[in-house]
Amino acid sequence: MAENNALELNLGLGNNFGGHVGQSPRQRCPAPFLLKTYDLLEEGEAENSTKIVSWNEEGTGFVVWSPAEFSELTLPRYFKHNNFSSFIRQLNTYGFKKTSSKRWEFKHEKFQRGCRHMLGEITRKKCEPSVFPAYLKSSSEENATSSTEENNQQQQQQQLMEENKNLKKERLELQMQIDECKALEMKLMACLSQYMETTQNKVRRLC
Amino acid sequence: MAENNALELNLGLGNNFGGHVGQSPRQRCPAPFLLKTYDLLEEGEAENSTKIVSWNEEGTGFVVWSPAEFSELTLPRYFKHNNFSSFIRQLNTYGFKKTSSKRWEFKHEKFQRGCRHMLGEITRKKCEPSVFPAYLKSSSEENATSSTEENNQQQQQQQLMEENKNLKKERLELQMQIDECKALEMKLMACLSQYMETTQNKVRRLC
DNA sequence: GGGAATATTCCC
DNA sequence: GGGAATATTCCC
Repeated sequence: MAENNALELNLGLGNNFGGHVGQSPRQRCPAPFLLKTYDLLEEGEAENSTKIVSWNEEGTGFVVWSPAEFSELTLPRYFKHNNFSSFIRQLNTYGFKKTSSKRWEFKHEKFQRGCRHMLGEITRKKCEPSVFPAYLKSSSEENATSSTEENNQQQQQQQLMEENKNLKKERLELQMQIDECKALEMKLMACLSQYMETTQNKVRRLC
Repeated sequence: MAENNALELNLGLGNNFGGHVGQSPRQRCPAPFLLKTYDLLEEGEAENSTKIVSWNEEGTGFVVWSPAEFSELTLPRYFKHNNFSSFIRQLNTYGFKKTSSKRWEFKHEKFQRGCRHMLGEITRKKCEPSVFPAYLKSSSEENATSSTEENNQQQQQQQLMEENKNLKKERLELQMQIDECKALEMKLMACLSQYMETTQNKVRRLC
């Protein structure tokens, strides 16, 4: 019975409001990823044991000193995974840059020690909604032309480009497969001819 | 000697491809979500303790008997969360229907007991890429309109279609080449193995 | 690095 | 139920 209620509550919670309604929906509360990454650095500050991850000296970026421990110990406490590469994928999504070839240091202009309030200004890089070259995009205001058809056509074009891309990928794969086949063929041939020779010799010798 | 050859052959074969190349790239391996959900039901079958989740009597759908336990115990072993509502969100994404108001029963035509092989036919509902009704798509031929841009775009589109057609033709040719290669490979193999046998016999006889 | 598919969350 | 944002994975 209690379990039943708990269930209802869980499902029911979906109906409340976030409270952001009246505000500009953009750039208000920082993305969870940013908050977690920031917090995880704060937590590190408190410790004085071996550093796994920390702000850099100037507080203008952070360094993952031990990626292995970071992945295994830190990540799963903040995220739903323990993959360093997924973490980096997120950093890239939010526009962080790797700033050293010697260590795992990442920076973002708006991600600095002591500046939790700036996190809200960091936004995801948007995935370009279309692939059309710029010159097709710029001159789209004097369109008295029915934009629906144009959109339609753009859509078609997008599809074509997609298919095209896939076909090229397929072609590459097929070509590679052929190369493999050819290589194998050569080996087989060599093998066969070698066999024939050996046999001849053996037979000759035995005769 | 024979072993050596066998080894070489094996090495050559080791580099082969996934094999899906020539096939339609869609609808092959089932989405992880579907596999996990299916497996989680199989696992349930084995037990004869209190049922948390199971196939329905006919095997045409499944029932979550205890959502609370399911969320707390089952979900986190298969997914990165323990929210019943996230699970249901996924079910909806893949087109499952809740089929009873009295219990948490879900069905999908292609999701049935003993039919793991059908899972590949279940696809995500696509988020409609555009909002245009179908009737807008058909009427795109009587465009005498001559905005240079439109022409430009149409030209591009034409080129794309052309390239597309050629790529498909190429694909077919490549596929045929591969088939030939494969056939030859088989022949060579057969030839080689026959040779090996014959040799053995000859040598034996001569000894 | 980043595109794109899938998963998870949040909200309507 | 489902749209849409964010997260995670997979792949180039």
